[in-house]
Amino acid sequence: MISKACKYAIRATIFVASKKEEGIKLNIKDIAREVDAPEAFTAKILQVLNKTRIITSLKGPYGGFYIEDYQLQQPVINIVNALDGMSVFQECGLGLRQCSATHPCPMHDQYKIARDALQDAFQNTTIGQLAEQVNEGGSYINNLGY
Amino acid sequence: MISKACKYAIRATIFVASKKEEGIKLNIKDIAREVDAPEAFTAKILQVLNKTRIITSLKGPYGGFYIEDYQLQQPVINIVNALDGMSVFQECGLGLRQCSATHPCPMHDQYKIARDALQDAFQNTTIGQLAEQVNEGGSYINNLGY
DNA sequence: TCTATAAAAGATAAATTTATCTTTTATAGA
DNA sequence: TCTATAAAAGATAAATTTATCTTTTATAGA
Repeated sequence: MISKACKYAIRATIFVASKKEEGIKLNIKDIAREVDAPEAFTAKILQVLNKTRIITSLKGPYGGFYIEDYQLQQPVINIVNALDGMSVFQECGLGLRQCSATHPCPMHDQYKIARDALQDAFQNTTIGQLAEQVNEGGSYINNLGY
Repeated sequence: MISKACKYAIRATIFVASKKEEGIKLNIKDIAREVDAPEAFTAKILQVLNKTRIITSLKGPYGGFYIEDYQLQQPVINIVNALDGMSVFQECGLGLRQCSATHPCPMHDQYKIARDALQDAFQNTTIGQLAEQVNEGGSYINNLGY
């Protein structure tokens, strides 16, 4: 569906976003621990997230990762795009290079419904909304404490 | 979404099914060529499809792959299950090991809609229906001829 | 300016998936 | 029974994704 790296990325972004009100910057170690992801791999992913302006980073002492107001408004699909690209939302369900309404694979119509639903899910949800979910409680970004 | 192997598997199965009326057995080479998949890899996949009773094979001269009547009635999800397992239809969108309505990730509800739509697509379509699509024309299982 | 700190960048390594090649087994027909 | 044919099984290899480790760069505060 989407890569493991991308899932880590979404969880990390939600965590950073959920701490916005506290006005602090978060470091790699704390983010990796919270979202239950390998630290060095998380570092690589955070690099991408910063480069694509999903979140913002600052080097040096008192540095770390944080999220800005305009970034909270971004749809989650921007994270998917940054890590995996948009191909999941466009690819043929049977792997054909050419597959469209006019030259369809035999599953085209059925598959398109699911693929579009997936795109809608990521397109119509913002990072801020997910952070809010977490802050309101009852929704989680890890399995620690199970 | 689903693995490359699984997509090859679905295409191969549809091809074998679409030739049922001709009453012939198809060999690996012909199947691989038709669905535009690597031959040796296709052989491995066909092995799995035979072992899981998606299609049937016979060794030796005049041998090859064919599909039986009851196999045409199987939903496409059986192929997905044989190659990838059912986890795509159950996994959390953010990769949490524990994620359910009672302990949800923040995207749970939105993601579940898409995941269920995907499952429905594969569950409610039979191999026979797809073969019919191809035989009626206007729907394809390769990109040859583009 | 110097020091400490934290991310960025770069080089590898491990794991998984995709792909290939060789040997063995089953079977039809001569 | 022997031969030819086609899939099954098994051993590797290549490619991709996931993961780790080391070195470099940026920056705040002393």
